[in-house]
Amino acid sequence: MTSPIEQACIDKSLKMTDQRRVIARVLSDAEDHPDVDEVHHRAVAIDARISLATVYRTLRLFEDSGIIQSHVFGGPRSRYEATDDDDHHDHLINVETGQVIEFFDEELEGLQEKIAARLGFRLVDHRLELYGKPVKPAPGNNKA
Amino acid sequence: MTSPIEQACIDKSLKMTDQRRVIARVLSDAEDHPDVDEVHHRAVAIDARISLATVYRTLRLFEDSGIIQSHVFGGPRSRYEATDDDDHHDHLINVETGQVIEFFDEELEGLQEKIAARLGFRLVDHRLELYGKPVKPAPGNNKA
DNA sequence: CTAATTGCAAATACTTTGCTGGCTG
DNA sequence: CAGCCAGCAAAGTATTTGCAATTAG
Repeated sequence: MTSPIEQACIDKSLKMTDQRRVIARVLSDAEDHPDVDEVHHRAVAIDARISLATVYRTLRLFEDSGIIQSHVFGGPRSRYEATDDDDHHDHLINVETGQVIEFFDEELEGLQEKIAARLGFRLVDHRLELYGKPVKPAPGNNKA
Repeated sequence: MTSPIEQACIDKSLKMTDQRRVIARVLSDAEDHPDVDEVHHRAVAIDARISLATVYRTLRLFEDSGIIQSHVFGGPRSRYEATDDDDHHDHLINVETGQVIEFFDEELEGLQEKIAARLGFRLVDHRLELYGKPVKPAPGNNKA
C-alpha cells in the first residue's frame, strides 16, 4: 500500500497529502522516465483531483529532497526517475526510438573520479548520456 | 578579418549577412560558453542592428550546420561553443563558481564506445559533464 | 488551530514564428 | 531579380507563482 517513494517522504517528514501519495506511487511504479505531463496523466488516472501545478510543485519538492532525479534527454521537457542509492546508473538513449536504457560501469565511474582529481576537483556529481544506434536491425527487418 | 566560423559558413555556402558575420565573430572570439543573451549582448556591442530573434535563428542555423554545439549545463539556457573537429572535449563544471573547464581523456572516449557496443549500439554522440568542488580551498582560506 | 498545500489562472522565462521590407548571390 | 534574411511583435512551450479555500499534523 505504501510505495517506496511515499516511505521516503515519510522518512523525511514531508507532509503527505492525497496528491503527493498518488504522485509518489506513479513515480514508484514507473519503469521508464516520464516527463511532467506523463506523470500528471498517470496521476489523474488514479485521482482526478490533481492539477499540473501540483505535479510541478511536488516533483520539485521530491527532487530537492533527493527522492527523485531529473534528466534532460533529447527533448525540451525534464524527465524523472526515483533515486536509488543502491542502483546508480547512467543512460543510453536509442536515437532511433528514443528509448532510454540504463547501465552501470564500474570502470567508468572510477575513471571519472580520476579525471576530476587530475583537474584538481572532487567529483560531486556527473551526467553521462550516450546516444547510439542499434547495431542489429530489429528482428524481422530484412532491409539489408 | 574573416573569423574561423565565418570561414566555416562560407565553406558550407551559407548566405552571409552582416549579422551572421558579427555573430560568427563573437562565437569565434568566445573563450567561454556564452548563452543566447550573452551572444546577443556581445553582438550588439559590435553592431547595434542585431535582434535577439536573429541571434536565435543564427545559432540554430550554425548548430544545424554542425558549426557550433549547444550544451545545457546547470541553468535553463542553452550555451554555445564552436565545434572543432580536432579538439573534441568534455566539460567539468566547478560547482562553486560555475566555471566550465574543458578536458579530454582518450581512455574515457574508448570506454564509452565499448559500453555502447556491449549494449548493442554504435555510439553516435555522447554528453558528459562532471560537477566538482575544487580540492584546494582558495589561497588565503584557512578553514582547515 | 496554524502553517503548509492545492487549484486556478495569470505571470514568467526561453524560444519560435508570421509578416513585410531589405539584401545576397 | 528571385529567394532568403532581418526586425518586430505576437505566439508558443515549459514552468512558476499569487491568492483564497482546504487540509495535514
